[in-house]
Order: sequence, then C-alpha cells, then structure tokens
Amino acid sequence: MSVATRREKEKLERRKSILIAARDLFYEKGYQMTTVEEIADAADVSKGTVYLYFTSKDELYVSAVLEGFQIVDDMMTEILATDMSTVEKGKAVFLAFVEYCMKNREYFRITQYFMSENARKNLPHALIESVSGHTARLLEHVAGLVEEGKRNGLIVDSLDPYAFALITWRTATGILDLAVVGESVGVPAGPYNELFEQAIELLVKGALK
Amino acid sequence: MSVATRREKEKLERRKSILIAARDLFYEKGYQMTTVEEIADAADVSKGTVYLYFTSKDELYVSAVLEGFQIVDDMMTEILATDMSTVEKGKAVFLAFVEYCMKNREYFRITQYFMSENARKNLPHALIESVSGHTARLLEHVAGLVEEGKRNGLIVDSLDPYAFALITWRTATGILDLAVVGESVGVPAGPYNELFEQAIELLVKGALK
DNA sequence: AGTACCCAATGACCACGGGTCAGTCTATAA
DNA sequence: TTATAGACTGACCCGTGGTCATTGGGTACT
Repeated sequence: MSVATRREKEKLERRKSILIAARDLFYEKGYQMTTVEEIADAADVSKGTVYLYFTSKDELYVSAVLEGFQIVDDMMTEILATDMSTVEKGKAVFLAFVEYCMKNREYFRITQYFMSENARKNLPHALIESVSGHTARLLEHVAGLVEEGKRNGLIVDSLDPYAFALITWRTATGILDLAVVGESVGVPAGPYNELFEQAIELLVKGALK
Repeated sequence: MSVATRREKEKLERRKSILIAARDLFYEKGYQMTTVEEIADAADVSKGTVYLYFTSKDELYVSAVLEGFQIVDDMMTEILATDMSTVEKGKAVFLAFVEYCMKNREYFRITQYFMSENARKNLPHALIESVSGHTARLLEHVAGLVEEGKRNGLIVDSLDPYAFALITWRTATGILDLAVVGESVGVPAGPYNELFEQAIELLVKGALK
C-alpha cells in the first residue's frame, strides 16, 4: 500500500470518528445544544480539524444522521416485497416510517430541518441529492401502492397516486412533529401509536372505493 | 389624568411601537434574519429599551405575531355560524385555516415554533396560555363539527372527535410546512391549493359512514 | 428658583458559539 | 540531516442575544 493510499485511508478514519462523535452528541442533546467544540473534544481533535473535514455544522449534522435514510428505505422495500394485501402493505409502510421516526428523533428532525431555506442554501449538492432522492423514493413506494390498488379496482379512480403519497407523508410528519417535541401545546401526551393508526385508517378509507 | 396613569399610557405606547416594528421586520425577514438591534432601530429606541419591555427575542417574536390568533379564531367562528352543512363547514374551516397560514407565514411559523422545547422553556406563562388556548379552541371547533355529524348519523360512530380534529390539524400543518418553506426536497412546487382540497376530501370521506 | 428624587432610556459591555488561518508538528523523501 | 508536504492546532474574529451602571429629563417638595 502506497503512502498516498494509506493517508487517504487515515483521513477517512478521522472523518468517520468525527462523524460518530457528532452523531452520538446530536442524538443525545439535539442540534442546538451540541457545540462544534464538544464534537471536536469527543473525537479527540481540535475544532479546526472538524472544519477540515466538514464545511459547516449543518453539513456535519446532516452527514451524521444520514445513515437512517438507508434504514428506512430498506424497511419499506422489505415490506413491499411481502405478500400482504395492498392495503396492509400501505398501512405497514406508514407505521414503519412513523415508528422509526419516533425512535430516532434526530433522524426525523433532519428530514424536517432539510426543508428550511437555511439548510438548502449552505449544503453541498451531494447531500441535498441524497435527501431529495430518499424522499422521492419514499413517495414512490406509496404512490406505487396506490397504483397497485387502482389496478385491482380497490381505489377511487380519480385519486392521484402522487398526491395521496404526499398527503399521507405530510400527515405522518405533521403528527410526528407534535409527538417528537413532546406533549406541548396542551395537547394530551396521549397514545400516539393509536393516533397514527387512526390517521392511516382514515386516509386509506378515504382512498378506497 | 394623574401623572402615574399618563406614564402608564406612554409605556403602553412604547411597547406597542416596538411590537409593530418587530412584527413588520419578522414578517419581512423571518425570525433568524431579524436582529434585536434592527428592531430597536426601527422603533427608534436602543436595544436596552427593547429588553425593558420584553424579556427575550422569543417573547417579542411571539407577542408580535399573536394578533393572527384572534383573526383565525374569528374566521372559524364565522364559518361555524353559517347554515352550511356540517361537511361543508368542516371543509371551509380547514381551508380557511390553511389559506390564512399560506398568506401569513410568520404566523404559521409561530404556531410551529411554539412546539419546540426551546420556546416553552423561556416564555412567560401568559403567552403559553394564549397559544395553548388558541390551539385548543381550534381543535374544539373541529371536534364539535364531528359530534354534530355523528348526531346527524353522517359519521362513523367509532370515530373519536378529538382524534379526528388532531389528525386533520396535523395534516394541514404537515402540508403547510412543505408549502411554506418553498418547493424544497424535489417535490414539485405544484398547486398546493389543490393538494389541501384533496387532503380534506380524503379525511372527510374517511370519516363519513 | 433651587434641590432632591425617580425611573425610563441608553449604549458600552459580556458571553458564547460558529467559523478562520497563520503557524506548528510529523512523517516521508532526498 | 535536511527539505517538503500537508495534517493539525488553538488563538482569534465576529455577530448576536442579553445585561447593567450611568445618564438625563421631568416631577414634587421647600
């Protein structure tokens, strides 16, 4: 192994260790409460070094939580491959997404954060592509199910698959927003699981003939 | 008029002028992009004076945008008082809320922001009460409609009015989040009005017998 | 009129956190 | 042994939210 390749490898190691330190801190304390200095300390490097590998705290944040995207995608693909009915699959996909987000708040926050003007201005293209692609796939999964349902004559003909996917996705994120930030707003902390089930039930019933 | 009362009045004037300057700037440039210094300048006072009337930028923000709450409440009350059918009223309430939020992004951002850990920690009780109360009324309006629908035998008996209200509300905010922050995420900027209509259509159909 | 006093208003100042960069240190190459 | 590359450092910069000792102008009392 040449010196150059070894150096390359070491750099990847460094990068990774910073990423891991960052991810742990973000998951533990959230974005706002985590300082770049802390991340540097946890990764046993100086703050300057962090900026050698990442251009901003934002980029670091998104990069650190990115792995969740693949996990969600895999879960969905797995569900779609089963021999459940179309409707069952739809509900399962919805609930799997929701459950993952409930268990990994920072992952969810990323997907939300990503839509702020802020995020999209200062983030490298590759990251934006990555998140956009993930969202698009997520929507396509659901839209695909709607089309399947229409072929089987289960679903109202006038329903636009993509619109349904969008609405369903945003219903999920809307309730998640409420759930993830805690009881808040005087809304009873209540059994969110139940709420999610009722939501997808409503939407599915609305889509069926 | 005693000196004391005149002083009192002048203080209210000051407070109000700061509030107006703040509101204008927040609506124009958003929360992050507006500095307290700018607000002070616009209100022809010093930064210190701003903190004489408000304890934090957060409180100032919420206070400045608060008037929107009454407006939304009035719109809803007005709709509920008409002789439209229950279903019509439900759709109208949903769309009125959505339309107001689309036209007053900062108002919407407030309602969203209010759910962050951050906001609830450092805000005076009175403000929290105010926002909580507003949200609660909003939900009660919708829940009331569901009950009306159930009495008329239009709506599925098993449907929990409060749950339906919550889900509908969060569907609205979920899509709004997407719409208000711009096209983002590769989702076509598209005709959001249409999306909102399809959403409430789906939810209502899901609720009907 | 003169003086004491009150209190709103001020703006210099602080703390803190994201981001920078001139300089150092180390490992390889000559 | 020395020269070079480039990874790493941490003191420093700057913007911004928030503070507080000081000021100034109006009021009331003598």
